[in-house]
Amino acid sequence: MELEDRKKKVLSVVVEEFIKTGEPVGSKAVMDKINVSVSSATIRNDMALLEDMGLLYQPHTSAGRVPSVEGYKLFVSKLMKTYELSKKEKNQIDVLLAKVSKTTTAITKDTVEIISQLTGCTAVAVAPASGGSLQMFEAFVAGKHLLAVLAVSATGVTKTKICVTDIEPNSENAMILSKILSKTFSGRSVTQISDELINIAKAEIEKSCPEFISLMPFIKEFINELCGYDVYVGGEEKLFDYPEFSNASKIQPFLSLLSRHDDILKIAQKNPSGIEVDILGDQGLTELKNVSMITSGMYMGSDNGIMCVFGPTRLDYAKVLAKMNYFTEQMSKIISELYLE
Amino acid sequence: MELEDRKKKVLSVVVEEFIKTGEPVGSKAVMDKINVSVSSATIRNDMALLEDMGLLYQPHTSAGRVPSVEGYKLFVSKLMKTYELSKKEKNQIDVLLAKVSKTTTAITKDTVEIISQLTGCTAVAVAPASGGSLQMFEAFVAGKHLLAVLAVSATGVTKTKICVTDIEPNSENAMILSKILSKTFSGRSVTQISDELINIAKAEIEKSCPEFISLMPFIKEFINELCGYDVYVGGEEKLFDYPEFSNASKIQPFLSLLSRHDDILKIAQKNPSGIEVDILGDQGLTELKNVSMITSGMYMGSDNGIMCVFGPTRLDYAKVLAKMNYFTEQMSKIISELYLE
DNA sequence: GTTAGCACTCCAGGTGCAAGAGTGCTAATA
DNA sequence: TATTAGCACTCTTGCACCTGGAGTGCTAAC
Repeated sequence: MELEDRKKKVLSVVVEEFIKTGEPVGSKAVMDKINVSVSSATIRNDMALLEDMGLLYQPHTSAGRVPSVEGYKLFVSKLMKTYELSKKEKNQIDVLLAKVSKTTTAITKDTVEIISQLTGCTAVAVAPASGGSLQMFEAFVAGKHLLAVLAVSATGVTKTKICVTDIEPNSENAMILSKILSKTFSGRSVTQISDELINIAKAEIEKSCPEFISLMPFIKEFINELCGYDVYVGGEEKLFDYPEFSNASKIQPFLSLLSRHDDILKIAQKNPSGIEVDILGDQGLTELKNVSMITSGMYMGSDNGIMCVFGPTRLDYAKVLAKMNYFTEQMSKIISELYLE
Repeated sequence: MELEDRKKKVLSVVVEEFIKTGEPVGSKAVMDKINVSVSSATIRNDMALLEDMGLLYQPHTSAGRVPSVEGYKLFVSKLMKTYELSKKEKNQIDVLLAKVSKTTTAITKDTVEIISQLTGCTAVAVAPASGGSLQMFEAFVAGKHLLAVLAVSATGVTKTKICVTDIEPNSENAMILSKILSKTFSGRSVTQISDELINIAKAEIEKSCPEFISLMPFIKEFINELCGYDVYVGGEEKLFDYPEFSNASKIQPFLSLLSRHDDILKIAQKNPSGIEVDILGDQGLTELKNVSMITSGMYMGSDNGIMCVFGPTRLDYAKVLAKMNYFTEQMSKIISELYLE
């Protein structure tokens, strides 16, 4: 019991020191930091045991210990003390929050920048393409053979799609189409949109402006896009600051992953709600080798968004968690006040 | 005369070889590649002279020669043979072009990705925020104290702004505002929008819906945004492939510059039309050390966009120029066909 | 169970050396 | 006069080797 306790402390010290320095931690260093008066030999015994348990490992025989992925996981889930943000830190976040633009698209863009700045990590936000209910549909002539379709959601997000067609649309039949789309979809939230509704719209088009029936694939795709998610990335270059990523070849796969939004979406959506830590280490995707991920749900209009940051496994989890927590809480408040219906 | 000619050839060979290999080029290598039968000693004499002229330099005493910035400039402007794209290469570009989305915003986004993929460089596109004339203005209630203003341009680009206001807007006065904005600005291209027009709108608002007069700053800002430029960046990670940037600390300033869109805008707009090569080397911004830039104007609706790529000074200029040229030509054709009025 | 002591291992950094690449210079040549 | 062959010289690169230091594991004693 007593022993168990000391071992936990040893593990904690190793993780904390390694997070700080990035260098393997030796038994003497642990002895200096730990608030139990034992000799370095005892610590060595403990560390050997922790290594047997798979929580630590040695990069080479005569080096100190480094936390393994399992070690980090145990530390984060059981041992870590929660970090309390200071007044100053909270204030810093508040100041940054005050500067955020008020359009939803811009909010998300600004938000990833801020989060990445705050945490020193690469940040990714996944936001529903249209927050809240759809407010307005419009179709208008955008060229000789082009018809533009436009939707605006309650949170002010606009989406446009240009449809290429053989016929030459004019403002009259464009208006008819606008009315059909508005009638069918306005006031609905994206979760309420079904194939059935799309078929109703199709029937209406067939009846009132059959010349546009060839546009159905575009319209379907457009509706799908409205129901989908947008991905925003910020602070791509942040991981450079960590020596473990100083080598360009080590960071390139990660950067290229960031540009593949489909894949990012899948990764972010694995833990859609609450705040959660994923220490990927050498598990999971090779692009995320030595990378940890912290995801946090965030209120964004009716549907929820996901905020997530990517940092090195050697991340100051407590601090980043505290900041993410405070930030997403405040942000959710701001958004809900803005879009209160 | 004869001599001059050979020296030019020597310089060309050094540049071409260095572009290929990235290693300093020795006199023997030049002798093998040059189609003049002289000994390596002669080449050495020539290279020493070219070094005196500041066109080449030696990284260290017993190394081959590397082109200087001046050397590159002379090569690109006078010596370089224009590269003719093969059928296959043209075909590759055509295939990629066929996949481009048709919304203007998406066109630009897709375009930077394609250009960066084609050239192996980081690509930046600067596009007018609203192509062609403004087609439609709408104001609608987006929250208790929020009014959203929306504009759509002839090329289908939509811009939204959310205005925060003390009063509670309702759909009636929103509609009045919509009408005023439409009446004043619709059908105009952004170049025709002046302070005078804005004042006309202001007077109308004062008359018909004075409760919105406090929104004038938002509206002004919105109009300014419509008249501005958007910046898109793609292939940020491409420069990693070049060993001269393999060190993370060398590439970080460049990556951080890429995220500062205001600065990028200024840099890209220096050569707004035609196609041009800028070899920056160690001149100019430190963020662009050892970077070359190729800019090319591109037709984008009524106003012109700028396409530009950033590569290492050691860039296959002829090939990249050829590809940029062909690409922007084809792209301009596509856009002008799409948005023919 | 804990500790002091010691032999052992491994890395990082420095030194010395040889091979190789490339140069500049000089003297001979066409 | 321009070109060339030849040679001494310089500098880098890679390799082997050594040394000091950090940190360990083990053993025997407390």
